[in-house]
Amino acid sequence: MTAAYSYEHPHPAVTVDAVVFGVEDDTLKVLLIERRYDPFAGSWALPGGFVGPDEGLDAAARRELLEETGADVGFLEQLYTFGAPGRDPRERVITVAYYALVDLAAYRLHPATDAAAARWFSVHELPALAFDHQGILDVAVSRLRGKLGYAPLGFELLPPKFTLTELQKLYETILGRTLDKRNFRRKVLATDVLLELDERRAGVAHRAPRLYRFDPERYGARREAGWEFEL
Amino acid sequence: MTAAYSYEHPHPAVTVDAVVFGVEDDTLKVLLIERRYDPFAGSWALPGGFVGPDEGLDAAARRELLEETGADVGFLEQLYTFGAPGRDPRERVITVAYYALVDLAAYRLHPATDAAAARWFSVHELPALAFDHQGILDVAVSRLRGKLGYAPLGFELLPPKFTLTELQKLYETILGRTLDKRNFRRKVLATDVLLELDERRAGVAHRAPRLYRFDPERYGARREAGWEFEL
DNA sequence: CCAAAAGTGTTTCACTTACACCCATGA
DNA sequence: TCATGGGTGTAAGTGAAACACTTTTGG
Repeated sequence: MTAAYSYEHPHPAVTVDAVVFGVEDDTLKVLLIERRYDPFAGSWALPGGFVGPDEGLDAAARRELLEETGADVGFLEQLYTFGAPGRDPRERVITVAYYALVDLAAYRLHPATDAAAARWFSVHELPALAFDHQGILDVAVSRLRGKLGYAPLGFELLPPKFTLTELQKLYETILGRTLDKRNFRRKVLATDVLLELDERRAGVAHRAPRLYRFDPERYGARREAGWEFEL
Repeated sequence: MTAAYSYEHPHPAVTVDAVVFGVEDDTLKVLLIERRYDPFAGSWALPGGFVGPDEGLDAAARRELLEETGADVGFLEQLYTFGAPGRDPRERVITVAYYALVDLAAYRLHPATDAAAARWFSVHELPALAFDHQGILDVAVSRLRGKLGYAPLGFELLPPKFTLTELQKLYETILGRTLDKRNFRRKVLATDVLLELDERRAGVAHRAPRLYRFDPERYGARREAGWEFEL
């Protein structure tokens, strides 16, 4: 509280780490990077890095993702802050963890900076992770599952135009159980946040399915009016 | 990543701040402290302070609460981490915010250290708060409201033994709407996490109401079995 | 005996669940 | 014409919401 204020208190390092989710082949996947330097050189880890001196936390997470993986994510939300002493062997490091959702198919990965490589892994076939990153990932998965039920997150993982069957498959993949087709369609259409397009998915060896688009404006309008999304 | 590693990155200050909720006179209240030093000397603020060099984040929050207010809280949960550059005029400070629930009546406040005074305020009659603490408090209130519906938080705000009417009043206070007595009682008893005591609240000018106690063991057992609390 | 809160069931309505067949298309 | 997924309705059951009177106790 004096002029010497800043020196009276410990100043730990602060990082952001991000759990980036995508869906491919009916599997929930996470984006990991291979660490180039010690500690844990050669291990897989969540993308992340130090927060700049005049940089907001969300901005730091986005920047690190762009630098390390080339992924310019849409949905990004703070998950939890992990700060157990000793979680980093070098010094005290507190990390603000985020999770992000991307349309996996749309991303060409460009590993860079201090990441040797970036790769998608199925959440069920993960390598040993650096630091406490496995714990962070576990928290992220259960948050994603939970939030999927009451927030329109699914659309973030799909291309802008999608079929209802694709959306259903996505929910089944993340929730780990099958859903009834008719009930699912009725419910999702009842939310009235999907725009039915005059367009069908072509090139399939069966009846061409109708395409839909998520309409953020409708969603915004409805939630302003006290309405709650639920699936 | 080299020996000089720790000097290559900015090291902001890291604090914890806590929103401590209590209920009194059918009003939701928050515990604030009056700041003794600049910046914001004389202003009211959330209790909190710097994280020790070898101290976990939760532990730091508990310690600060004890030191600044004498409150030894039961329920304490991480809320969100706030780190906008400039939120503290002195230097870069990232704060990990917590929220806590206490049985207000049981606490005798002992303001200490760098807090000049500690007082309970109704969330509807708040003074101007230091830093971005009003924003933190808003997030905490909405989190509390949301979580009350699917987690047994209400009991933390009451003494160990309470009547169903007291519990209902508590829910009405926090949710800001009235509830149907019969439906509330049926629902809360159906969760089967309350122990009906062979005891009644005495000294009232009407029929003496039965006392209940929250049974954490029953709750634990049920949630292990995949059961979800809901009110 | 009066005031004040405790305590207790039933009906209605909305929503969830379970379930099976015909349709359109490309190969 | 066959294989493949697209697309559709209804009935039964479950849970939520609305609603009013009797009981107990102290003053």
